[in-house]
Amino acid sequence: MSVFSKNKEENFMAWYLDIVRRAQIVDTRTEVKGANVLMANGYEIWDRMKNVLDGKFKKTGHKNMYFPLLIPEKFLTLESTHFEGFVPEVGWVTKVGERDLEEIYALRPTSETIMYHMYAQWIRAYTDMPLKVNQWCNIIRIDTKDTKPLLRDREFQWTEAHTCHSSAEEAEEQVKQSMWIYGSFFDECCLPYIIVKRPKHDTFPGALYSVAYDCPLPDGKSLQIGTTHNLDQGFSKVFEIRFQKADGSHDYAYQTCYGLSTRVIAAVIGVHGDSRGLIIPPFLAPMQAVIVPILFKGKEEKVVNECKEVLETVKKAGYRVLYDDKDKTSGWKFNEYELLGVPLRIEIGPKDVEKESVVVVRRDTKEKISVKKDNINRTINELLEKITDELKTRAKNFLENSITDVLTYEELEAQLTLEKAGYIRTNWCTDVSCSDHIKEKFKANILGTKYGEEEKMFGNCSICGNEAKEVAYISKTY
RNA sequence: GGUCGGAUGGCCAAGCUUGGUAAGGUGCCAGGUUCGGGAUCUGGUGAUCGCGAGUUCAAAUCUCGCUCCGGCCA
Repeated sequence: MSVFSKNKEENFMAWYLDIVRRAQIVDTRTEVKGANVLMANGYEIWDRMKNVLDGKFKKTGHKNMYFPLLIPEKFLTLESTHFEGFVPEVGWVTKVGERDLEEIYALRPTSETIMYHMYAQWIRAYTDMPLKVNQWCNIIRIDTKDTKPLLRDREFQWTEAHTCHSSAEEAEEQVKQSMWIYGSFFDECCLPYIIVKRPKHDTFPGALYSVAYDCPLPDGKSLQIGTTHNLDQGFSKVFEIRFQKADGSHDYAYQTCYGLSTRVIAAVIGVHGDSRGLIIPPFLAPMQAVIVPILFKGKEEKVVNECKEVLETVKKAGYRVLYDDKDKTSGWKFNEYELLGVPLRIEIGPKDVEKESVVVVRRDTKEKISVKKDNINRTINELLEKITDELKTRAKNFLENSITDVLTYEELEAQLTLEKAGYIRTNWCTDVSCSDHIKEKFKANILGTKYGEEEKMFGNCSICGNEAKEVAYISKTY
């Protein structure tokens, strides 16, 4: 039975909004639209994501820094494409107390401008590079009225890395390294995703090209969970990040940047959760196991002692485990911890005490197994790994099933008018008018072409019928 | 951004048409009987009815302004 008023398959968004609230991931009652509280259950997931990513950043030579939230207007306007791209959603500080400011400040929508202004002062020669800086911070983008917790917020937490290199080749290599960092991270989060190069009209404002990580959600729409941009020299020329080469000549830095946000939490929730609540990959889970005592009159003491003993054993092995001795019925606790997505539940009742065993229940499959007390840690280890593996397999299958090849316009139309369209793989002439057409008619976007692998075309452009130039992916998006 | 709607204990809400100081459910607290899939009984706690002004003997209720939120559309 579902604990939610709406089921995930029928009404994904209603289910999602219900689950983030009830599992205490986000509280939206701040009276500021799109600016919510990331509660402990959500923040602990984000913390673990940060730890994993930070490890990868350090391993690949990134340094963490922090740049200001307030950005002078003149920096933001320097790169005109960039500015035009962001201006509709930038919040401004125009007043201090009762006094109007002569130079107003932007609340950072992203940090390129403030960071590159500093880079220009730090970089003098090719020996100052590569410069790889990562920043953990919040950003503010007051765009749509149609906000959704974690999926589309006006303020959110993210990581943005910004690098400078002395050659275009090295910048290109950095793009690939960022893809390894993010890709391996998404793999660990058990997320399905495709990496695509965005079409020209959907490139990050000011960039040479953009690569995005797109994750399918169960309602047939796509969620962008990260991006990498090759900025080439677009920014370095206007911010004058100029350096001297070994041969004495001068050039402007070749730059890249990449970012991802708390949206990844939404992806994990959306992809893996079910009608009973969250399913969180074990390495991300705030609690990996919960011990629930099954108490019967007259036999309480034995059971409680056994629970405490098991708690110590499991704790010593380094697992994040909770013993819930609250005065609630066992059934209540089963439901509660399934809602919270705790990967394993350990039930201990009088029968188990007698047999010197415990019952372990998997959150993802509900499978119950009885194991000897002495084997508890080995079993936990095995099950957590198994859950992770199976979530990965599930994600992989989900991605494969989400992609439909389409040859003709009729097929395209049929697929896009389905309730859950998923990803459409088809041939495209690369003309913007075709992109505009499907946007207008079906509210779908051309996501781009698969990055790093040239896919063989299998027909003409499915939209206009002219000769195709590439194989593109199309989907409805968040 | 456009448009329509809404705001009443932590949450869900009745009451508003026809003005008289706020029902019920859930949660929370205490105690009892319970506990292998959201148990149950009893008692209790908790609301300046979004904010401000006006009309009135009297405003959750009528009038005006503001703020915030939500649905749909862009």
